Amino acid sequence: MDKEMAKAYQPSEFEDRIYDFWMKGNCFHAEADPDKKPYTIVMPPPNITGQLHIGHALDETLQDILIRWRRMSGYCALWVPGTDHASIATEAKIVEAMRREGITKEDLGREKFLERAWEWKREYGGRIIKQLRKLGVSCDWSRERFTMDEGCSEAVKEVFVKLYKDGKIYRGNRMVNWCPHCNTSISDAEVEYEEQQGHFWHILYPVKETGEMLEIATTRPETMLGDTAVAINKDDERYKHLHGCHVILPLLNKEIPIVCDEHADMEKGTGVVKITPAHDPNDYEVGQRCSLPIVRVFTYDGHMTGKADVEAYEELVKKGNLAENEPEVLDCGKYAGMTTAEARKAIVADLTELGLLREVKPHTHDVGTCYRCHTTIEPMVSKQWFVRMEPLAKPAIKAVKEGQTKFIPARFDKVYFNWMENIRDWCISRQLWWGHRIPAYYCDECGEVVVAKTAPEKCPRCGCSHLTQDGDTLDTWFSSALWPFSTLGWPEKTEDLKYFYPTSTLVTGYDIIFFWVARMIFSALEQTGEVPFDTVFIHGIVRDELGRKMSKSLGNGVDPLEVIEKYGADALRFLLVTGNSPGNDIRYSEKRIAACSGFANKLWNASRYVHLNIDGKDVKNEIPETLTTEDKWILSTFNTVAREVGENLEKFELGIAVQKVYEFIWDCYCDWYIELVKTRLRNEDEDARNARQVLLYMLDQILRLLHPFMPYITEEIWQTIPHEGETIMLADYPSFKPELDFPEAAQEMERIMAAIRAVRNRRSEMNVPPSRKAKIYIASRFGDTFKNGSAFFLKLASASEVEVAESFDIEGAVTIVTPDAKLYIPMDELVDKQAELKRLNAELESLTKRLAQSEGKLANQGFTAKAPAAVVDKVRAQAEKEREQIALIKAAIEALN
RNA sequence: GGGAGCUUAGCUCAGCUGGGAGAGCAUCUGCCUUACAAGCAGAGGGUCACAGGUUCGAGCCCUGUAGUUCCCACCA
Repeated sequence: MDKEMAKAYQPSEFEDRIYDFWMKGNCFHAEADPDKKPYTIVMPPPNITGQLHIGHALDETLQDILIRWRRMSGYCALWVPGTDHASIATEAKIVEAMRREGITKEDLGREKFLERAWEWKREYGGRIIKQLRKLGVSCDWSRERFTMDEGCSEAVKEVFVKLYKDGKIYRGNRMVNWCPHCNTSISDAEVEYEEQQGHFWHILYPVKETGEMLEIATTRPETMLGDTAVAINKDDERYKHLHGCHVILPLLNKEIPIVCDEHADMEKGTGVVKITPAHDPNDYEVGQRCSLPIVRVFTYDGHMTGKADVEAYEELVKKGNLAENEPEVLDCGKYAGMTTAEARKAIVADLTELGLLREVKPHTHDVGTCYRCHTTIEPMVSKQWFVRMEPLAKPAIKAVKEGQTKFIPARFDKVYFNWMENIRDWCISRQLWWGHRIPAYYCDECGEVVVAKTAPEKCPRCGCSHLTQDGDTLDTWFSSALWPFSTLGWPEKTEDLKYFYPTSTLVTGYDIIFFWVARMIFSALEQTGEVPFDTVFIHGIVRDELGRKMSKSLGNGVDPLEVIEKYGADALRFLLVTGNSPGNDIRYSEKRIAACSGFANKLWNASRYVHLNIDGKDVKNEIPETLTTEDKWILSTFNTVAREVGENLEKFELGIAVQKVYEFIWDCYCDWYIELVKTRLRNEDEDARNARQVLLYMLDQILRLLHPFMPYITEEIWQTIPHEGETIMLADYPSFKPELDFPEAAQEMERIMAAIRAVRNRRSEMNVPPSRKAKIYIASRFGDTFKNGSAFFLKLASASEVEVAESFDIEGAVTIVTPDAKLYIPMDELVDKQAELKRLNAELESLTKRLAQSEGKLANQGFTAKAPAAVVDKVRAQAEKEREQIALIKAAIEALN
């Protein structure tokens, strides 16, 4: 044989070697092949900042199983890998590293900063890729992409310019989520809400016209400096007399109007709301409706505005560069320069002193935080670029409604629809340097805006040559949204694009449906006119042993690399698919991974046993012409399993598929078939040769069936047995073969197996050790079956001798009744007559109960008339068997009496 | 305030279109049977959360209740 197998299963001994072997053989590479059907997956690109975590392991494992299965099933299977530049995360990492050196971004300047970032990317960007390989992923590394590589950048520019020309991208002052820590705007999807303990401050605003005090509740008193109105509901009887009146804003002594707006809810609080259009999304809307001025009182880095900010604003006014909705800026005077938190304290103290703070109540509420740094988000009016979502969302909703893209499990389409149907314009500009720079250029002279893929030489309006590119970059997800087609060459009409696109399956977690899946769908429809993939296969997250989310702060994360080191990648992969169904979370546990590795060990040892029997014997890996009952049984059973596994994989039921493979290998092949043929294998005759061939052939088939799930061990073993082809990963995947379907033989074998189990069961109950052999008499109408199978009773049922006949008249024996036979074991000294009677009566009782059930069904006209014929027949046969068994047991009881 | 999931053996979970409840781990019993003691052969253990309904038949479908987890939502 090719190689010796080591004595024990040691995955670390061969996993890396096998991966190298595949890489050298170029086994992962896919080229468009017109003779095959394409099957394409694009890998969700991990962040270059990332370290491999268990979530990646799950995601990649599922993809690899699908890809390997399709590849073996004759598809041209392409899996495109790559990484994401992750603008905020990466920039934050680099800034942090610089901080430790005492440098800021500004010290370095944009160009130098980007040099540093690329250097960082070169150094660390490949780390996650190396880690991915440990899992055995079979992606086409020759096509590895990066969201900021040339092609992707080209696609980004192309899309931006197109959308802009179509009016689907615009720039303007809008309310955005501002992270004062990251110093950038973020999109709605990037805001995470966290429950926080806060307060309601009830503040009194004096009414100018009447002198009365209006009580107003707020959770953010520091915003009051930016109030430009207070709102009441026009139907509120309490305040009808105040329509058209004003309040004097405390601390600033500024007169602001009382306006009527539906936002003021009569049922809530006092029914009066302060309006801060610059710093609250609702108030911004009110401000728009009531044409209120927008007054900004926070700086973009989380402080109160002061003189300098006002001057900057006045500069804009002087230049005439005021855009629509440009907020005014207030000099906050004594509060200027304070952080917002300091300002809150100071303002509350001042209000208290003035007697204008009526009361303070504790209040818990959800506060928006930045998904990266969890800093509280400040809503701010700011000039940003936006994607107009309405025209993009509509076709994206329609496509999924029509089933052009399906979610697995289907319930996730509700999540998708809910988001898409309520979507607001997408803020895509980020005040960051690491990322795709926005391809917009502004004329320094006349302010003209030019959006183009390359920098214009001169201003198309005034002809001057002083143009400056927009300093902002795009949301990372803008480029990832194009991933399924940008990686295949788009906007070029490449052969790859034609052949592999639209892709087949997208595998991802439910946590990024909004961030990524939805955006890929509308981007693809808009840019390519097609959905990007036909199925979205959603999985859950991996939790710890106690069901908690794995997190750095809890320190409960499981490092997949450590698991691989200890148990092997195959065991980890196996754990991640076993006992799991689509869309559900998985719990990691040490015990479970040990069980998975135990399975690998079992297979390893079974293979060693096969070697023991074939090595040096020139055994062919093919099915012999003459087959025994047990050969036919194992072949036929495998045939059925192969068909079912294929069906399950087709339906993305990976957990069910792997369960069936496991059961077949362990229970059918190892525990039964190998044991059944052991006796034959001792010989050197024709029959023994045949057994060896089936043993080998089945091992080959088992390895193939298991390969997508456990690629390393299957390849390692496969290489040691006679085989055709270079690698198992390119061998044919087992499927149903009509010529290997032997239902009768399989049934015969099942009869024998049932009888053997029954004997073992009885002996075990009676505590008879296997070493103590005894003669077995078998009475059955399937006499031939049992005669042929009598050797199995010698080997597996501790029989010293087997006699088969239609019936026996034996006294004082242990009696065993199975659906197809009555067995006697004369072990006089062991037979406790009373115990035996007790057992038989118990059995009789349970059988009688079952028979009553069966007969009840058959007596029910509704059942016989309405149930499918096959079901009725089955019950009828059951009843028949039960009657037979009852008769046999009754006879046995009689014999004992 | 909406929406979704979950509730099945002591534990962790499967259970595909309705047709006699399963696995792994744990527990107990017996085995060193020449591939594997990381094993083999057996056993015990379940009112499928609860209450109704549809059906000849419900763990599975419908309605409601309870507990639990998650997602979405601008509520001062």
